[in-house]
Amino acid sequence: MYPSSPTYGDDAEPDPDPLEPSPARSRRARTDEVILQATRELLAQGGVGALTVEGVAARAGVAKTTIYRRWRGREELALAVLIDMVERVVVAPDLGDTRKELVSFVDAAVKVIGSTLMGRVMQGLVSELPGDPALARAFRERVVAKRHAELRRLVERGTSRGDLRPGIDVELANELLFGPVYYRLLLSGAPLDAGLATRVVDAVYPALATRGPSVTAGDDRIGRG
Amino acid sequence: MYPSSPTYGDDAEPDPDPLEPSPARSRRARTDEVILQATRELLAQGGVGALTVEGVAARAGVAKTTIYRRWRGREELALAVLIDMVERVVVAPDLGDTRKELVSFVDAAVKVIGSTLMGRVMQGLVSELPGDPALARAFRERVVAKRHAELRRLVERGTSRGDLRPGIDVELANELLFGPVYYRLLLSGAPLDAGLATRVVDAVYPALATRGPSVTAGDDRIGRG
DNA sequence: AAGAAGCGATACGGATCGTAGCGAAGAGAT
DNA sequence: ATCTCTTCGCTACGATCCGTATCGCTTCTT
Repeated sequence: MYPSSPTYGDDAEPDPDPLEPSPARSRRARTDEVILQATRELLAQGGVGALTVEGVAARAGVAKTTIYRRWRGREELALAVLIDMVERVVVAPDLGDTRKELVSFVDAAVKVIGSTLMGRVMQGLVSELPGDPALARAFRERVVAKRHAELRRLVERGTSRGDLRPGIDVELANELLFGPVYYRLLLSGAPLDAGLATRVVDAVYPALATRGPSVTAGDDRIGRG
Repeated sequence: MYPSSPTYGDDAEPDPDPLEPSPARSRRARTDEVILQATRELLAQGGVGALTVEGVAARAGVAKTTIYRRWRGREELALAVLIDMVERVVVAPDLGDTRKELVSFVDAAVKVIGSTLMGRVMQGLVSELPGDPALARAFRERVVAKRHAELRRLVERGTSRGDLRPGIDVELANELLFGPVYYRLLLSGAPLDAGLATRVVDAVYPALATRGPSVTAGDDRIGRG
């Protein structure tokens, strides 16, 4: 249902060494990986809602206490998987053209959110944030802020190119670009289809760009077809 | 923490008749209200996460079974409160100016989401949607679609005024306008401050409007200050 | 007054939670 | 090979909440 994607490994160990018997990866690191893998599998089946510490323990062949020695509960466990995924996501490459970079950036997010565990896990964690400040802090610093920082780099590149006007509020730009994506994921349930990124960027770009023909004269507005 | 707002009543019975002894409101309707009121109070304290059917029953002075005879669980109970709030929200009035209407429309949402139970309840329900199709359907038809329909009216008004170009994709416009708001509520945790609506509308408006001076020549772009 | 509907109370079995205590097994050092 | 420290498995709890079944009383309706 959530097929593994090229951007990160959903299966066993993506490291180059397939099975270095024992001492290379310490004992602790090995059980870590077994637990996280079981967590991924259960998350793929039923999302965060169906995730239980006892279920993970059973699936991983591990004692429940072993899990509680590492994480505070199922939310942190899911977050650990999410962070692991986020850190494997590739950065936005320099394409020479700022608009193309923006589309590519948003589109990558649309794809990863709509077709991997990431979307499902985020969906399941959102409700836990207000009641768990530590979880919320970790989630925001290690997941949300990641994309924000990446966008900042992209914007600075576009500004130095002369494509984007200086002094852009990156936070607002981030919300404008990704708000619609998460709106679909979390609220409306509308499909995260292929054209979404282009349409969002087309709509927002005039507010970011220095004035130019592609903005004021073009037809990149919100319409059908 | 979540003060009652003018747009809907957080307290007992907002109906004109304060206390018509018994037969006016049927027995069933009365216990309904007692339960919903207890639900509101508990939601205000700890959100959906801290809401339990047993807690509501105790607070309402009602048997647990009585609640299960009406709703399927705590999620539906919270949704009932949410729907009740949504239906009391006033519609977007005709202000003569489309941009002003948009700002007013988004700003009303920002206020209600940031300072009433509505935001907190939505935050708590989001994670339950993927695992409960019936709940998701009700949530989308009776909460999400509500704003969408209202925006449609607003857009049609603006189009017939000549402010907005014809053929606007209302769904995308809705996502562009409210995506950033929910992004703050659900993900980033950034404050839902007063200027947000204006800045979002200013950024998106060029994509909606017929070409004109306020779009191509103005300074309504994304910047600081 | 009589039937119907609504409600309270109690009692369950079940799933998870999160913690405690103890003994066994792995891993590195001498 | 033995010793020592870390890590882990196992079992056993008390606790909360779930959702359901049953039964008898109270309140409406006619």
